Amino acid sequence: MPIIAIGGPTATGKTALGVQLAQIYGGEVISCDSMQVYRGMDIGTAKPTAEEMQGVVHHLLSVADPNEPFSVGRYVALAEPILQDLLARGVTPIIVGGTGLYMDALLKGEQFAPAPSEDLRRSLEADWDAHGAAAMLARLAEHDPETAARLNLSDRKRILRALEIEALTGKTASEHERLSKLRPPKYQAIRLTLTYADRAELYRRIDLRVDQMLENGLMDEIRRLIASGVRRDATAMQAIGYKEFLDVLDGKSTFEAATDAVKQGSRRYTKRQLTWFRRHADTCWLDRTEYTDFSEIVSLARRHITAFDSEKSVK
RNA sequence: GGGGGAAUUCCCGAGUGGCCAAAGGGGACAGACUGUAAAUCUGCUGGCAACGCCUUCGGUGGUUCGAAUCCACCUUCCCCCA
Repeated sequence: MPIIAIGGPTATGKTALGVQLAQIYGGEVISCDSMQVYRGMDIGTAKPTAEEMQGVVHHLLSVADPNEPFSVGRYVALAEPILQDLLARGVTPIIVGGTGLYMDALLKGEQFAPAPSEDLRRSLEADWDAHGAAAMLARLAEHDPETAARLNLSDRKRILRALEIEALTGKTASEHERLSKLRPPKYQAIRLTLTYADRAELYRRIDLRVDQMLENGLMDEIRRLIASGVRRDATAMQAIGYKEFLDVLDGKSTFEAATDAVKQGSRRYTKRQLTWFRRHADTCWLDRTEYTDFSEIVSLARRHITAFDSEKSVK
């Protein structure tokens, strides 16, 4: 059995498909979601419930405290041993989630440059504030003109990270990337990407889902998180559906305005997800606008998996 | 009933005679992405046989070489007085 990777934007049925395929092929799910990793963030991240999981084992849900900074690097460090274990046990790994970067990094077996060092990062940020963007970009250009040319003046995050990589490793960011791109992907997976070709329909579903989250008590969940000491600047609080309502609790926004902002943020996020998944030419698109019956989606997925499998064994 | 104000490209909103297919913002769309990724960043947004042409600034008709900008009337909306 091949590794199965299920991607796609929010609210397209990734969880349900993952569970069904797990039951069919005897698999376990490795969640691939940058926000479902946090404990206590269940409603707003649409984390699968016990009922939805139907007894299928799900890995990497609720594995981090909302106050700790999570990252791709940590995800891969956590996910790869699990993936290896499943393969060793003959269990079909089903990677399910909408965080494209995490998914690709896992399948690629990405070797990242060293993690950011707090002190270094702080001093770089101080330099940025003191000298300005242009000076920092110029500094980057001294040793790494390639990356500097690629980045935009306003791309603070990436400029600082590039400088950081150089300081940490002595190698430029572009050098690091070049080496990384030379390495072939570590795992071959069949990529299934769920979507609604009808964008309006997809957006309608997202709006609906946001309303449901609120009915299910999202506000209480957020209050509980804050009460338990989650810092508002934590990475976890960047999540759509959380940051907006924080403003409501702070009296900086109204409930209605925040709700709209969440819906809109979700739509925009969806678009970025689609852009990400479109980059892979080998992805198998499962269009829920065309196949309205979910069982059709499942059988379509099975056919793709079978085809992928036989193609692989021929090689 | 009287008086005043406003109508601009998907939305908000500048523009008050040529430099205006029309600032700016939002949204939409498209893209990037190598340890914050539900984050961050970029491009684009009237039409076309496209270094030019056509249609557009509530409607109609004027003034002018030339109007989104001036005039008249009409329509709709807002405010004030009654």
